[in-house]
Amino acid sequence: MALTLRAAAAAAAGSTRGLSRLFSTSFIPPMNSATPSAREQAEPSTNLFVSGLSKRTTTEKLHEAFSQFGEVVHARVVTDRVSGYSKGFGFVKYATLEDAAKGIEGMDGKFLEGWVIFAEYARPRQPPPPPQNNMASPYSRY
DNA sequence: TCTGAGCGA
Repeated sequence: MALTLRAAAAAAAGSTRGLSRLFSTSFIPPMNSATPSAREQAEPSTNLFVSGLSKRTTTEKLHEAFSQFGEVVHARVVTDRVSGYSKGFGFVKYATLEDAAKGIEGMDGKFLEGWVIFAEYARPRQPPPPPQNNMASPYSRY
């Protein structure tokens, strides 16, 4: 099965959670319960970050796949603005937190368009940039 | 048209 091999490769490359178990032989990290600045999973929200998508997976396909587990309010595959091609990840917004949880349970690690995808809570988006508009031009006042 | 481990116009 070529599909299985590719899936295993994708899973090995992508699942940091699973690999950490393999590497922890007898070594106990200093931070046992609290990881201050580590990349931990974002807190539950209705918004999901979906990665591992096929480059050919479209927004509607993403919407369709995640709709099986709850009411999808919004879905988007992130594409490059200049080329228009998928960046291989996207976002799915559910109506409720429960649906979002079910969506993760139902789709994380599953196949979509031949690729193993990963679904997790999306981080809150990047804070809006400060306005910084120059209302004072050299000629504005005199 | 393509990229691959990534958080969006």
